[in-house]
Amino acid sequence: MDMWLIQLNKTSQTPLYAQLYEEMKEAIIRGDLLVGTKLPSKRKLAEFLSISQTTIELAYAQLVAEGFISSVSRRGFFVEEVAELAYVEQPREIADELESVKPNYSIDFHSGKIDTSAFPFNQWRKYAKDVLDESSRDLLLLGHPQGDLELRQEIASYLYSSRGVRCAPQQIILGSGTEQLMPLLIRLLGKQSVYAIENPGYPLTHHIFVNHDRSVTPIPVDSDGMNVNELEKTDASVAYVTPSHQFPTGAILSASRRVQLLNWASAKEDRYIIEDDYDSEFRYIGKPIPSLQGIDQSERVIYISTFSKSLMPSLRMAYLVLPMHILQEYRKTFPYYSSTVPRLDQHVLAQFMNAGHFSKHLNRMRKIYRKKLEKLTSSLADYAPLVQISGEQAGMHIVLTIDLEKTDKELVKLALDQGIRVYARSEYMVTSNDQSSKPQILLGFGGFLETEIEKAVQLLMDAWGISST
Amino acid sequence: MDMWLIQLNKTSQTPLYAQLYEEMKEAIIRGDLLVGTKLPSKRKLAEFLSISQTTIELAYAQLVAEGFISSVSRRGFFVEEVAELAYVEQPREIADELESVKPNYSIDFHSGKIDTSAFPFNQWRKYAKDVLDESSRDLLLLGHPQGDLELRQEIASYLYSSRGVRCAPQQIILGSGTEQLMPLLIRLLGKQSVYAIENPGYPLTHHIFVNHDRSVTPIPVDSDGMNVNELEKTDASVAYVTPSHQFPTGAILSASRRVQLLNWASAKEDRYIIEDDYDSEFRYIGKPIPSLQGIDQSERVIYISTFSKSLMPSLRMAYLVLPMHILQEYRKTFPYYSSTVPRLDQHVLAQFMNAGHFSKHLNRMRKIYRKKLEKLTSSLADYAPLVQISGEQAGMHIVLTIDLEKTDKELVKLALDQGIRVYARSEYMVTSNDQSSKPQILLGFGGFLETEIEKAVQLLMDAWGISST
DNA sequence: GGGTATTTGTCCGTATGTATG
DNA sequence: TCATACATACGGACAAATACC
Repeated sequence: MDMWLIQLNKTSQTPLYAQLYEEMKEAIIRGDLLVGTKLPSKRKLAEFLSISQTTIELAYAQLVAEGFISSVSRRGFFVEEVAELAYVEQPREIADELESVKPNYSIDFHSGKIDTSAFPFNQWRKYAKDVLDESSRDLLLLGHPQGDLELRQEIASYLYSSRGVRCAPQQIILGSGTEQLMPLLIRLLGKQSVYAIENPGYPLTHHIFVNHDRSVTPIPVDSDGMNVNELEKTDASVAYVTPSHQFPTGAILSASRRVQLLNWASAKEDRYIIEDDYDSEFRYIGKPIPSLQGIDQSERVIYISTFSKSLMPSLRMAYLVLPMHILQEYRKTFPYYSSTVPRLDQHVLAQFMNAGHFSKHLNRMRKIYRKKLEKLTSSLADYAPLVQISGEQAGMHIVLTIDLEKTDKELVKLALDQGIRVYARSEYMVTSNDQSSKPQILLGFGGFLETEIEKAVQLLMDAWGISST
Repeated sequence: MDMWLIQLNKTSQTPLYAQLYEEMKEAIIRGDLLVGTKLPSKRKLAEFLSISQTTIELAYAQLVAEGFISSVSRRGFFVEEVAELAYVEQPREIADELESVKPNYSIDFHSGKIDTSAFPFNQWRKYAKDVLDESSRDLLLLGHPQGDLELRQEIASYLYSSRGVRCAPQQIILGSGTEQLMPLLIRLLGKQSVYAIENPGYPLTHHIFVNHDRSVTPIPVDSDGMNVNELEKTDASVAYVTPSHQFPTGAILSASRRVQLLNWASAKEDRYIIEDDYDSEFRYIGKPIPSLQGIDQSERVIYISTFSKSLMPSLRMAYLVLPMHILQEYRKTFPYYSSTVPRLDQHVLAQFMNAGHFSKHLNRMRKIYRKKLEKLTSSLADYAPLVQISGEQAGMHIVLTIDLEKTDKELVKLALDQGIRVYARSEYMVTSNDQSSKPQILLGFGGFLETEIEKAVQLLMDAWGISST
């Protein structure tokens, strides 16, 4: 037991569990704790250190989340193999050509990665078990085609208080991801619609428009978001925008642009705005900006969002909020449709939200991501003014503008040669000619541990030959 | 805590706390904030709105003074009952028109109803809990875009042994229902494809073709299934068929027709067959007929099926089996797509199948449905020869041919007057002129208890004025 | 059921701008 | 011009209550 002698400072600023976590992590990395070693039980260690079990639990949970130890149900906690900066890759299938492609990088700045370590798995499990235990066999049958009312009510209430979206539960249509909902919307808006999309923009939605044989008009994006003046020059009837954190530039649609855009929409009968609020949950500085839907008076904004970033991507839940007149059209157009979301999952989420865990989780995650963001920006600050940061107000990625005589694709290549995957702004351009004079690179930070960020930035700058100032 | 999106104007004349106070008062009066709702804590709101706690304090104090909210020490602020009735605008939860429609019948012969009483809920629960307990956080992230390999392997193995479908797990694409998969397939097959559909046929798929602006050619159906001679006369390139139990006639595609259909498909490069095996699991008499996919040599059959009938409709799981060359096309066409089925559910089903519960359940259900079917046919036998039965070899509905001088729609009406919902064959016709000389009625039996069937048949015959012989 | 970390309302010290005399 | 009072806004200390398993 003597090897578990860990010095804790009860008067220190840093919480006890954090001290404990740091100590154990160091011990594992140093090699003092060998792979496979069983850690002392929560009760034993708590008694030994004269602290609470909960504190140990917190420390262990953090270690589990970061892969240093693993938990075996009803047996104990065991030390795992660790290699610094080694990212946990999902176990891939062998036979499948799709997955046999092994990435030739060990550090990935992809913007879609999220942090699952703090997901309240236990709570989720609890509600999942409750639903399974208490639910009747009626839940096996089909529910409401737009999703069960219980969940739609929770979403409506959340949207109002958190995003300023004003809607009745009846206006919400639940679906299994943007991939499933956007096609419905596209069919609803008719084949004559011409879609204005942000350039650069989100490739998945662009792909969906094109794949549905719809006309697409790219509109340039600047630091205030989509250039509405340019939009007004086109014959587009539907504008697809990401106002709260434009993808990929990170721009936030300015107040005047918002008004201008809404005016554009209400000027003609068949004009609509699709507001994709994909990562609006995470805004770090400044006043919250309400959704377009909330300030729209003319019922022209169709709101779409998802739980992929805020809860988990694998849950496959997203939703549309339709204006009333479009809702009626929807019901006429898709009379045979059933909801594509499993009802058991709907009920788990509804209960989870009802108990307030969703808001809590968002608050927790906002803090975590803010810390990561701060780490990232402070790490990058050493390399100014060659490297400038933008798009850091919200979301889970930032944009670097790099003052080098290289294209962004060349920079991606240079990084990749050192095993670092970053993403070029030009990859998201619809038209090939990118006006931006300086190369821009996207850095997603959601998937990193806070402790890994500084090192990763260093390696990236080394790869580009930029030294700190 | 929820985030309360309130627009504050820092440059305005009116003080911040007054703006805040007004906003919240309005929200309470409108009913946006329900009685008992907990307001965000001062710190949270202050942080979120980037203003001081004191400002919030002032606003809250004002609201407390005027009775809109109450303060509970160290717990929070809560919305109070607003007494003034004059404020009440409109009830927020207007009864949903879709949900408020109450059926004006007490007996329903709908063919989509299934028997949930024998569903092995306990087993399912067990595996669901196991997955929740044992699964790692990796399950929160996206899995394979076609569905996790584990489940696709189980499906492939089931399809081979029970349906004669030959496929590798790689060829399977998991989706959340036919509604989600068919559109993918339609887009994959291109806009120039002309779809031959059964007439009468399944309205949902027909609807999906039309909704995607695809050309549709109805092909008549007789007691041997789709008339392939008629198909050959058309310029259709894709034939959508339900060979194992044609919907709605219940016909089983004959052996010679199967060969003829496969020959039709292989005669030209761009021809395909979509085999919808929606209720193939339940076949009651005669040898099981293998799927078209299994006897196809030229890779022209696209197989689609679902777990809606065999497990539960609310699970939302269906799958496509693509020929290899189409699979490659699929991966090229939809490079950005993710699976729309929640991974936790995928793993539950995979374990459920792996342990053999799925086959067991099918065997059990087959027995149960067979008994119901026997009860139904024996009850109806008393009314022969006025009432003839067909389509009773498989599936969960039969077809009655009634020797009365009435249309089937008139018969539906007569039944409805007595509180019995039955379905007319003509409702499923694509073209309005129904050739069938005698009226035909569909009777689904899945949703009935065995004991209820005789009485229901009696009531139905009474409604039609048919007496037993 | 216990006990610790965290959240929460309450209270207080302070700073700034404005109006008043 | 200066002193005083008030309104508004910011930040922190404290102790009670809650969340968490």
